[in-house]
Amino acid sequence: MGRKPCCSKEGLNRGAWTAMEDDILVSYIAKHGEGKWGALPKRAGLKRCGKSCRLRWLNYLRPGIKRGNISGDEEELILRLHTLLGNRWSLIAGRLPGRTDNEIKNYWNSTLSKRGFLISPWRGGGHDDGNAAAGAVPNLPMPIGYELGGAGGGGEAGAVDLEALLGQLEAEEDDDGDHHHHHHQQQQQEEEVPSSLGDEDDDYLELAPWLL
DNA sequence: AAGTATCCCAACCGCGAGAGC
DNA sequence: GGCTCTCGCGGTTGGGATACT
Repeated sequence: MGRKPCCSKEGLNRGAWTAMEDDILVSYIAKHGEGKWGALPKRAGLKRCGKSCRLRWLNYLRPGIKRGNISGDEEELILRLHTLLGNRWSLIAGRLPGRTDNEIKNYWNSTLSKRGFLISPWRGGGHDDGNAAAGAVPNLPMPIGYELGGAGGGGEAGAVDLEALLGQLEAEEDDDGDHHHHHHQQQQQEEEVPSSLGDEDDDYLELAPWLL
């Protein structure tokens, strides 16, 4: 895959966004819609790379964004979903109306991880090296006996079918809103954060019963 | 009151996947 | 079928704000 030229281009602004840049971006998207991030900066007259514009929009400017004050319910949900999904912040964010993956990631790294909730062993550490804390998982709320079926050759009875679980989640993402998860959160934005996982979520909780 | 340490959040970077040519 | 480009994700960093000494 061709390495993308990216933002390190001469003459582009970097660092914090100004109010004027925000205005330009918001009004451009209001007029033309999201997408075409690569072409957006030039068309909108912004001296930013497309990636930077996208990030600013998704994490800050998009309507419906909630900022700060993560409630106890939300925190609990984050913990459960992280146990289930590992560091799949975008999926977790998809379950938290108005929250962004970046915010959840920050919240996790700055708050929860300090309380001893480290990275889940399976997807945790992401790809490759899986350096970060792949080993130590002191407070993982998964009881012994719920071993991961895959890889190591554990499997056996009682093992969670993680792949099925993930497939299910991802399928939901798809039909929830033909676009990606960020979009459906506005309509299901009846304000309230689910105090626990909603009905549809029970499906995958069946596959991860220790969360109940 | 001043200096230093720590925390938190916005933004950047690098990579992989998928779409289009 | 292979190559290039765009998009999206997760990890990391920088800097401002706040707390502590």
